[in-house]
Amino acid sequence: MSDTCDKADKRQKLLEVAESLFAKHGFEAVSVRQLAAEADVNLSMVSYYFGSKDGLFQEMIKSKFPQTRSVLEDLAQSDIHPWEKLTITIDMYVDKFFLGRAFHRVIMREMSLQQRPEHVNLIREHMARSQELIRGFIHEGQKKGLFRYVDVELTIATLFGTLSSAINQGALTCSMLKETNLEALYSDQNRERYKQHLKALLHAHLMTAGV
Amino acid sequence: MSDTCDKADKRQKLLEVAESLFAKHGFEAVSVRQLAAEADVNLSMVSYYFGSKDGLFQEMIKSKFPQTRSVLEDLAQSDIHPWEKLTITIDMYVDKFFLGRAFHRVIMREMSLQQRPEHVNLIREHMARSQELIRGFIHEGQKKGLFRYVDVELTIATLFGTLSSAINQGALTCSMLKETNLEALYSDQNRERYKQHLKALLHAHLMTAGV
DNA sequence: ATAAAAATCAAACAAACGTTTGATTTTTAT
DNA sequence: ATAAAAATCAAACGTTTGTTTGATTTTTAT
Repeated sequence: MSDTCDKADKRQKLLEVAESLFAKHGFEAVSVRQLAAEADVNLSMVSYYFGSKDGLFQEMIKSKFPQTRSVLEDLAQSDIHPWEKLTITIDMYVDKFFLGRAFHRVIMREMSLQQRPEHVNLIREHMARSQELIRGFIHEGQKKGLFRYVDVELTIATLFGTLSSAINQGALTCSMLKETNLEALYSDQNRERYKQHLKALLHAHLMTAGV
Repeated sequence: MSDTCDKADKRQKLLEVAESLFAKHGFEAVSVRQLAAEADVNLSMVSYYFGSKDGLFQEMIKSKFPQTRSVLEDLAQSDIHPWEKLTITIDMYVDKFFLGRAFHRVIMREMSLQQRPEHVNLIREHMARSQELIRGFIHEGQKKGLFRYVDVELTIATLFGTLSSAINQGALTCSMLKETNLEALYSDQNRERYKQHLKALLHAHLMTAGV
């Protein structure tokens, strides 16, 4: 007849709380006491489970890092039009960033701070491999004469930069889109708006005139 | 025959050190003792000059906030082609972000954290007014039939998002551009590359076929 | 049922934090 | 020259930090 915890999912609770609090306030600003209180566990359990506050953070990153690469790998081996591969990729990443914005705020801040090289490398390698696949889509389109010979790397940087800013500079994006509520920025409606914009943008940029 | 300080420019030194250290490690991670040591002043001078660590931060923001709006206002009243207004704007902002990347890292992180609403509002209002002027450039081009009727707000979000990511997710951008050294990412060469990419991207996106 | 193992907890730890104090030196003004 | 004001400093302040300890409860396995 316990309150909430069935068994050893206090560990899981800590990971969830960590994602939420780190996203909201940043790693340094969240104390172990806050984490323990929010997860309704004893202070010392953080060290007991994860070794340290830093260990908890790393575990959270690893456990939450989404498995999107398999989708991209399937796309890479598919026979569909390269442009369709890109539209599917765009749809996927808009959803991924918007719906998992708490997590993405955390990992983007880790990248920005560059304080913990292990985290930076972990995140970088993971994202770099995904971006390599996207690069393949564009190169394929270029070889087939379907895409223009644009700056592929910076085109991908623009895709991720647009999404990253929507998540990290929410207050600024909010005022630009004339949204009063900050969370309204991430509504289904705006998610569709971002998808449409990114497709229109990359379509104009990539597609050769003839097609 | 003093070492470095002529008089009361220890205050200025503190502001410079603050920008550098806050950009490198984040506000919370930098201690007053670090700041004082790096600026070669006594620990207590931070409170003496700025009231508190937070006061130093705010002063740094206010003193460093660049004056780019006047350039945009001049452009707005000029008679040149709307597309030229945009190319000038792009050149200006690429330089602004790349050369002043330490400062931009700090303010973008403040936006991302949303912990200190005063800072968020100060930064948001400043940037929003600049972006309003850019909106005007695009609207002008649209009214004159020179630009397509794209999603103006998200187009601007893409411009700033691309630059913001180059500054904040440097490690990721670095590995994508195959740059070994992180600071080499911000070379003159790559600055030109970003300018070219953004112009090509927005040109394809905005310009009507006929021109 | 019982003993070993794992999990949980309150309490205390040393270290680092931002800030304040009060004495001392330097500058300014008469 | 001298007294008031400003600037500087070492030292200590009270908190809060992440982590550890050692006792206690709960679980597991025999």
